[in-house]
Formats: sequence, structure tokens, C-alpha cells
Amino acid sequence: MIFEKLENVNESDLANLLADFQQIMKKESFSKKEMLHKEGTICNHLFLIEKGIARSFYHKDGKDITAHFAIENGTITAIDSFIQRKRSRYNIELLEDSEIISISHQDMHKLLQEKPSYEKYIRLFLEQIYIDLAERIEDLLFHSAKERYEKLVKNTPNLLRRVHLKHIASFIGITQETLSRIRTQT
Amino acid sequence: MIFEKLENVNESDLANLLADFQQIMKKESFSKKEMLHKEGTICNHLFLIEKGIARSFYHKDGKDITAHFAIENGTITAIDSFIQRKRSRYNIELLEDSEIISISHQDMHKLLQEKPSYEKYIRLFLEQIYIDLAERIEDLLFHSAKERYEKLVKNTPNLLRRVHLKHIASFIGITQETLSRIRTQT
DNA sequence: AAATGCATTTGACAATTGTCAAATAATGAA
DNA sequence: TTCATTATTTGACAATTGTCAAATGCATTT
Repeated sequence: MIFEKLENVNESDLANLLADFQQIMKKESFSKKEMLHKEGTICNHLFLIEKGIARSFYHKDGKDITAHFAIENGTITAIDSFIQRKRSRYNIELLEDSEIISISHQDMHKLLQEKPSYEKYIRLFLEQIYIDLAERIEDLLFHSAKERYEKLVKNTPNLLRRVHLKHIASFIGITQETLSRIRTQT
Repeated sequence: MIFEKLENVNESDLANLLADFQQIMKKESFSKKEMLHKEGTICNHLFLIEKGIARSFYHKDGKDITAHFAIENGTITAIDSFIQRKRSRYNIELLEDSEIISISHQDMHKLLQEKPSYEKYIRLFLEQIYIDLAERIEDLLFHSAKERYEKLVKNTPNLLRRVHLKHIASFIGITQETLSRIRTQT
């Protein structure tokens, strides 16, 4: 799940971590279109998608822009707000009926204070998402809209089948019309 | 310096941290055009710029693309390589004669193992650079080349005066010619 | 100061993507 | 099934940015 990609870690330490995290995880069912977080408020939770799809989005010049998708086993939050404890410009909504596990900021930080050795895993998590973001920047800078779309088709075909094209379009930084034309070409 | 932006931290803990980090920092002078890191190798150092300018760049279709600049008080490294311990596609070169402080990956991790409480500061550092990166993505997605340039002029006029325009151009994802035209318009 | 090598600008034109409006297609509710 | 709503595609055209080649400007070395 959240720590699944980690390598080179102490097995027993990780087992403890997972057990402790279990304690602060809350599982809940939500239905499609429900909001996990609303813009203008501070985001107090990190969400893990057990089943379903969520997307974070914000408004730019009246347009709805998707910033991130999370499907099964993925995580989502209004990360800047969660980190900096300030109001968020992001919304998080569910695109399907979902099973969500949430971890509150408060609980997580309490746990980190009690067991500072867990800081390491948060660091590893951050390193991972940092690298993912860096890759996204390169993608935007050096691949055409068409290449970005094709990469998505290749890497996350499952996602493509499950979300509206307008969200895919804004996610890769193009208009819906351009995406439509890209798709019909080929 | 590296931890200067941190808020809400324990003062004495931070003082200890700084003292310990001092121990593993090595200061060196380099002259313009020297390389702090070369692509194809694993990057073993985090560099702090005490004086001067460095840029990281890589090659894409034969073109030289600037990924990041660091001036006085900034940090630079081939972050993906430094984190994942794999060979880097990035180079780091100096654009002026510089005074550089370097911290080796090994020393840093040894320090973190000895004093796991410092993990927290690394996490805070990562949070900060993650947010900076996220901002850059928004910038690329929703601002025109002209807006991106003007933002740079506003935020880091000092940088603009000190580096070649071709580097600025690739940094904001446009060609040198387009940047030139943007500049002469206004 | 002249010569050389870069850096920057300019021109002409092409490719990519965006905008706005309208037409179809698909979906979900009654 | 039918209707209403929403999603997707298409068309015509405009704006932005890229490409390639050449000209100009600037700075460093001799």
C-alpha cells in the first residue's frame, strides 16, 4: 500500500510500522461524486484508495483542472495543504463508489512524535512522490500532447477506461478537443 | 542554508543538527565551467552553493536542457540519482567561479542512522522541494511562455542577469528564439 | 585593435494546440 | 423506451510556439 514500494528496509521495523499505522487508519465507504476534500479548507487527511478512483482538481480561469488521479493502492491528498497546514486550492472527488482508508494529519504526527524512527518511511514516501513529480515535469517539457497521451495509454490503460476524457485532457495539459483529435488520428 | 526555511522546530535540536551537519560538510572552491557531477554516474553529493551559480542539465534529442538553477544559499544535486542510487541523466556545472559545500550521501546516511531524529529535517526539506516542484508543474500547465518568463523576471531578477538566455529558455521549456521574441515585445 | 568564437536576434514559414460553435453519441433517470 | 443531460467529436479559424538559416552583437584572446 502506502509503503509498498520501499526497498532496503528493516523487516521487523516495517512490520511494526504497518501495525501502528493500522491503528490510525479509518476505513469508510463513499459513493461516486462524493468529495473527500473541498478547496478553501485545510486538508487534514491522507487518503488511500482501497477500491475506486479519486481525482484532485482545482479551478483555473473557471476551468476544472485535474491535478492527480489515484486508483486502487494509490494515495491522494491536497498535499501542499496537508504539509503546510494552509488552505487548499484543491478539491478531491470520487469518480466511482469507493472504499477509502484515511489517516489524519494529527494522528500521523502524533505517531511520528512517539516513534521518530518512522520518520524514515515518510521520507522514503516523499522521495518516491518527488521523483514521480520530476518525471511529470520532464514529460510536460519534452513530450508533445500526443506522446503524453500515448504514454498514459501504455502505463495506465486501466485508468483511461474508467475516467472521462475531459479529466484526462486537463491532466496532461491540453484541451478536450485536442485530446479528441489525437485519439481519432493514429 | 539548507534548513533555513524550517518553522516550528525544536531550537536546540536544530542547533545540534546544524553542528553535526557542519562535521560532514566540505567546502571547496571551483572555477566556472567545472562539473560537479557528470551524467552516467551515480551522484553521491548534495551541494550547497555558498557563492556562485550552478545548473543541472541533461540532453534531450541532442539538445541541452536546464532542469534547475541554484544560486547563493540554494541546493543542487542530481536528485533522482542521489535518492535512488542509480546512474544519472543529469550533469551539474558551474556558471561562475563558486564556493561549494558538499555533503556526501554516505556521510549523510551514516549521520541519519546514528541520529534518526534528524530524519524529520530531511523530511521537511523534501516537503519543501516537493511543493516547489508542484508549483513548477502548474506553471508549465497554465501559464504561457511569456508569463513564465515574466514570473522569472519578477521572482529571480538576479538569476536572469547572471545566466545565458539559452539556459533560461530551456529551463522554462521554450526555444531560445521564442524567448528572444518575448523579450523584445513588451 | 583585429580576429575568433559564442550569444542573441531576426526573418520566413511550418507545426501544434487553442477557441468557439455546433453536431453526434452515450448515459442515466423517469 | 423516451427524454434530458452530459460526454465526445468535428469544423473553421486564430494564436502560440517551433524550426532552420542567416545576420548581428558581444566578449575574450592574441
